[in-house]
Amino acid sequence: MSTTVVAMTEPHWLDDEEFRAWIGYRRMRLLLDAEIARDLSRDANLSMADYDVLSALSAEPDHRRRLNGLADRMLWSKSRLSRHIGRMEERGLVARTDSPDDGRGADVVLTALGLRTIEEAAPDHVASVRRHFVDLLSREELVALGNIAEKVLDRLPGETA
Amino acid sequence: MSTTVVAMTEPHWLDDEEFRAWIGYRRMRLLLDAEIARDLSRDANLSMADYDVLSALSAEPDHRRRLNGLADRMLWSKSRLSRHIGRMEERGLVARTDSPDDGRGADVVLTALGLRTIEEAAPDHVASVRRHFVDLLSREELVALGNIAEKVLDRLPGETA
DNA sequence: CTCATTTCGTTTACATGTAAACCTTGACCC
DNA sequence: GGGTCAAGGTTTACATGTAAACGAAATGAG
Repeated sequence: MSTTVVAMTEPHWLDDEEFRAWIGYRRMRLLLDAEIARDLSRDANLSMADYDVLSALSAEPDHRRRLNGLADRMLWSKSRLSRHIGRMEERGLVARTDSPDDGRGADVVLTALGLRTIEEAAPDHVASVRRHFVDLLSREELVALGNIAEKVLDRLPGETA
Repeated sequence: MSTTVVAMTEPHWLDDEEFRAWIGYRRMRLLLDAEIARDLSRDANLSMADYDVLSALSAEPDHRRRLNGLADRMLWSKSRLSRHIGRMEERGLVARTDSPDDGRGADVVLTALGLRTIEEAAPDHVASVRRHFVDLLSREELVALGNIAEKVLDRLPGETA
């Protein structure tokens, strides 16, 4: 049933369990995020990217951070962040302010609207993540997934390692 | 270490393990696919999407399928597939042919080049998946991940359920 | 048969991502 | 200080995704 419903078949030189894990991951990646994004868009009119930016900023001491630092933290390219911040700025969610010390760069700050937005969006979003993901898994599975991600990420560039 | 490097912080009303699993999944989604895509692009000059299309077609009886059926199988929108097939057609990887029975639609077929391409690309791609993913995990973890994906996907629309 | 409805696929308008080129500005060396 | 190089952001050109409107062909009711 699950290995035969093949969204992305490989001429597989992976055995059944390996194949099932990989395809499962790929389909989850395809559908789960889409579903949660749909909820977020409906409930708060935000994209996942918007949410991630607001969330990262709201976790900063003064709701403020250099573009560069933010990009590093989020593992986004400078370019992507710059463009995205531009769009969010137009919607009044964040603002750019000249950097205190370094004349080159600017800080991004959460606006009052941005703060309100993330605060209002968070409960629904967490509920959505629970509904489609967290609450479906056992404690052991949650731990296992955390470990899996850690192992995989430790080998990848862009990580602490 | 891993839960403090926060790419997408939630004001978390998820406990630590839940949060770790969710963020781990999100970061894996962000970085793992990028890495494998990079390999695929370097080795075979294909995007993941290209590979998935070629792979799905090569698994068909006559390397051929209606656009609609292919879109359903891959869980892609008609629009996305239509545009993507157009691009692949220009590169000579696939071809459109008028449908035998239904005057509206067309079949997509793998060309000789397309077939050769996927056959040559597959070994490297599988190796890449092994290197960055499969071979890093224990047998228990692979099984767990397969189960996790199955549980999550069973609740989602667009699935067999 | 003939019109209304569905289905199939494409197209249009637009949102978003990337890589690379591009200005500033800061840092460093002499 | 003045020249060279690195760093911070933005912009350009382009690849790709989506939703919604669209046109053509099939289907079904009368």
